[in-house]
Amino acid sequence: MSARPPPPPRPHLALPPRSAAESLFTGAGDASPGPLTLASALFPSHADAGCGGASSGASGAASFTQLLTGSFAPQQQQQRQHEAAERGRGGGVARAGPALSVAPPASAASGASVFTVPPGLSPSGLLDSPGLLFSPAMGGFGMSHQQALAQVTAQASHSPLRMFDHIEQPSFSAAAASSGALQHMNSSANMTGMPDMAITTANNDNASLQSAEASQRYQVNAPVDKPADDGYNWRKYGQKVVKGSDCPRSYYKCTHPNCPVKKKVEHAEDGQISEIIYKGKHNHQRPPNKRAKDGNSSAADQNDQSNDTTSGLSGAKRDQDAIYGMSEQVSGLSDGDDMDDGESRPHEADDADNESKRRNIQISSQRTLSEPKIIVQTTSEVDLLDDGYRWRKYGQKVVKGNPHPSMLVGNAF
DNA sequence: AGCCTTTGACCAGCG
DNA sequence: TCGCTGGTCAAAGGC
Repeated sequence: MSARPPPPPRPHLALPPRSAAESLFTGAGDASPGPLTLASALFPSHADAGCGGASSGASGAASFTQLLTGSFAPQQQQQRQHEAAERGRGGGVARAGPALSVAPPASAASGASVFTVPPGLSPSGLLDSPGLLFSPAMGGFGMSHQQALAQVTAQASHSPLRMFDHIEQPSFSAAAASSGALQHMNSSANMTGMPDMAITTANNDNASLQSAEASQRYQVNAPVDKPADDGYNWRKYGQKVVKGSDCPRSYYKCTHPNCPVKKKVEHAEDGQISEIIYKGKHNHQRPPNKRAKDGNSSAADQNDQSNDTTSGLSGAKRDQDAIYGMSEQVSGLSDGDDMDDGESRPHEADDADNESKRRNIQISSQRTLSEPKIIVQTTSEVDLLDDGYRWRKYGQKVVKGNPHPSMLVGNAF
């Protein structure tokens, strides 16, 4: 488990065409990319990873924090830490690592919350990272988005490989981390004054809830083939190899009675979770004792208890809280912004029908930037990622064909 | 004993 | 209409 072959060299961040990246920043009044969104582009997925490493993974994964810190040269890192410290003190704004980047055009355009986190990265870690991309100064105060993007890009290019050299942060589940990062992102967005952010919709619980499902994608890198512990209980009910992907996609249902939430977990070739798609909304609370059982991150529980707001929190605690609250906001983002997918369309009652399309679109766009990711499809600002629920696997299937491991990802371009 | 995973088969949507 | 693909079901087995 610890010795997973080093991932192949990752390509430097290639900023998406203007429509993707720049449009986000320059767009007048349009949704601004969240920290994670930005980060996603900076963490290109390693398509080449092999499925065989399914259970190994951890070594290749790195916590967001680690990645972020590692992505800088020592001097740079130090300086950035210092800068971040100064910037961050005041606002407690969400902090993103250097890896932040712009979501793919489709995602951005649709407003769906797509967050790409490199394998093993912990969003929370990202937030904590000294290299914080979205410090107030950068995100909305002293630095323009374009500048921030440029900086991030530059940073990423400095040490693309190092970002992946770290071990995954054990305390947080990938999903949880993702969600946390997302929430944090939203927080920062608010604080930075980004207009028209999904946050707005996130706050609108009722509207979002009633709207069709929103799809949320998170790129997370989990070292194990099972989805990260998001606090919920899941049952695997199927597995299939989807076309274009070497590794099977696993289908999970929330084990809670009558809970409609499902999630799909795709693995990278190296066995790490490359993509997690949450669908639906939990109609119940997270199992309280889930954490105790796992002995794993208390973040979920803590967040659960205090996820009402992240604003009043500080430090790591706040990050953790952000993790769980984030999913909700993320949902909101999706709902509000994910117009293209029809989530917010009044006419599209049957979001189910559109799910496949939506999914395809999102996935395509995601893969262009990076591989590992978590996708959440939810009806609203649910805390899907927040999972404290249980999921049980009740099926698995291998779909015909995908013979070629090496290809998949990233080649959407 | 209960829960979960695995696995093959079935069904529905789409081109 | 057919084939392909994704998603789900349900039996069997394991923990």
